[in-house]
Amino acid sequence: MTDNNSFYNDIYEIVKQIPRGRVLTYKQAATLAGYPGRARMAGRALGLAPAESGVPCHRVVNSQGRTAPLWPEQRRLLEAEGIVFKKNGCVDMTRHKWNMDADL
DNA sequence: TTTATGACCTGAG
DNA sequence: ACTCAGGCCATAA
Repeated sequence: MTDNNSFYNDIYEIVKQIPRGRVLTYKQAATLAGYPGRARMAGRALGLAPAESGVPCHRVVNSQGRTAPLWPEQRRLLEAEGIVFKKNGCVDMTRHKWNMDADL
């Protein structure tokens, strides 16, 4: 048993700490978890993350603020959380992008 | 080992 | 806005 599970564990911990009405990018999540450059793995980890884990994976989007192309339900979940979508279908990152230090 | 794929990122056309 | 190409890392065949 190796420690590669720590990666998923850390990603989940970071995402779980995202306040309601806030979003984070895959790259940021991976970086904050301590694994810069693993944005792709962050997406895989969240994709495999079951709802029972208490991980609000829907609060994680790509750099463009765009929702997952293979996960149309994410947009509905974000709207339910109070997230505002721009007219082009992207999340307003300048308004919802989460800052750990600011912790608004 | 090499290829192919992916809830990614960035840049160019 | 859209598509394509190159880069990045992990997993599956």
